Amino acid sequence: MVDIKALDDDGFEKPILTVDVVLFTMIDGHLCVLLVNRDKEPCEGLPGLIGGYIHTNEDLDTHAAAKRVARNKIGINVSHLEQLGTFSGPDRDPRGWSATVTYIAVIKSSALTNSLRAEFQSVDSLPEEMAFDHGEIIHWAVKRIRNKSSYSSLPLLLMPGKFTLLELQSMYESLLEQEFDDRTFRRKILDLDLVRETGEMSDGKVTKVRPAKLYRPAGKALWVKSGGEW
Amino acid sequence: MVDIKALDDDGFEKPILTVDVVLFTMIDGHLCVLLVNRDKEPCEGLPGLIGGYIHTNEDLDTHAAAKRVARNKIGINVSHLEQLGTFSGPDRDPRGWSATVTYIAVIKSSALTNSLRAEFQSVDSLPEEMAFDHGEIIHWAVKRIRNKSSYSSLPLLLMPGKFTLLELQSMYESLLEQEFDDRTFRRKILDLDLVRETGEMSDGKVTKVRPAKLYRPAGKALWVKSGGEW
DNA sequence: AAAATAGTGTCTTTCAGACAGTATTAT
DNA sequence: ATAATACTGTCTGAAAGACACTATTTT
Repeated sequence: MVDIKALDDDGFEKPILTVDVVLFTMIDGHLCVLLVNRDKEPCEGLPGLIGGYIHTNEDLDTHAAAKRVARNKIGINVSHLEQLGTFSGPDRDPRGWSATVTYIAVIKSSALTNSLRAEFQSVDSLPEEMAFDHGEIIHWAVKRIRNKSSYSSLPLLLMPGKFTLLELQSMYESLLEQEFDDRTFRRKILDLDLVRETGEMSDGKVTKVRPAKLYRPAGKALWVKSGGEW
Repeated sequence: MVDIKALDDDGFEKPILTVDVVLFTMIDGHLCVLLVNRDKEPCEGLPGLIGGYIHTNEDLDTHAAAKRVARNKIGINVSHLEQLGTFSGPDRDPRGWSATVTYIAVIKSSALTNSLRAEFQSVDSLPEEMAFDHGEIIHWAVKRIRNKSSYSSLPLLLMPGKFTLLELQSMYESLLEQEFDDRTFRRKILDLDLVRETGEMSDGKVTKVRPAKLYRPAGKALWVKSGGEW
């Protein structure tokens, strides 16, 4: 293997370009990210984000590359994928000057297998040492997803197909780390027309009380409060 | 010149990585961007953003690269520089699969020479044809800067060192494309403590009326309404 | 009866915005 | 006097949030 350093037209070495995906899910009221232990250098053995090189023969852009990376890992398309930002520098990767275009992705835990769910870790107890600058990237991703939960219907993307309003409230409370008045919450969600009744009722576990109505997301579009975003 | 295509560790051709800067200023009430006519291929002769390759021997990250690109063009550091996003794809650059990390920059027109000012063009009358996907990039940049003007003190960065409150109001009105009540505007700005009196008064042109107080920005930090950003 | 869901009504508070009115400083 | 700046006060309406109250559905 010959070590040929590629140069650009101005004579500078070509930087390394990758994509990394911060894949979120909610497990037992804990916001979690998917971490994998790297099986090769650099940073072998350390936990890190899923990611990889651009496949210039098939990826139409970095968004598509991130989508591919996530799908290859979990077997299905993620519910949501948005660009977080690009992190770069000469020292973040020992192989040389590198840049990674990072994406935030979201998947409902009900769509995951048990073994996959086990690979997620709570953002409240992340490993001290992580590959590259992935700790910093996750820090910003968590900030973004928490903030976005406050002015959009992003939390709905983390809910299973059918759910009660109290379960949805718990999702918002977990993400925003604050409690809400159940009656005000109910009215707000219904007024915004974010969910639809399925006609079914919750049953099973608690049989001693009135069963709750089951709802589903009203549409597939992400609702964003005007003025938010950017 | 031998055409050696660089490969990454997985055997894929290395994408091209560049930075591009959308440099804004305000001239006569018009939001303007800096466009240069490209003097070499690809897209030779077409107007485009300022930008270039990463200099892996000196740039500490893409932010530093963007800062360098802007400084080399206008001779001074910009007042504000923030990442807009990364645009990519196999076809946006005829040389191959490419990605550009884009930045929004802001400079007050009072800091520019006349000849530099002449290179800016109003965002309301941009050329039909532009280099690469720079038209699309500018579209998003304008959207971002207009939106950000509504919840931050970014417009202050476009003001000269000393200005009257009415001049500041005009700046906001130009950016947000709406008019404000001058009395309400004055109170809002003063309540937010965004500006300081210089002690001086406007004079010169209009000598028939009461002179206005001259203000300066209160600090150098960008004020951002909580809940905005991200 | 007890417990939880479902739904309505009302009361604040806060905020932005519109606008009246007065004082001041120049020609 | 006139014209523009400077500044205060008040009123409105919208939105968010807290909370009381009632009804319903199950064991």
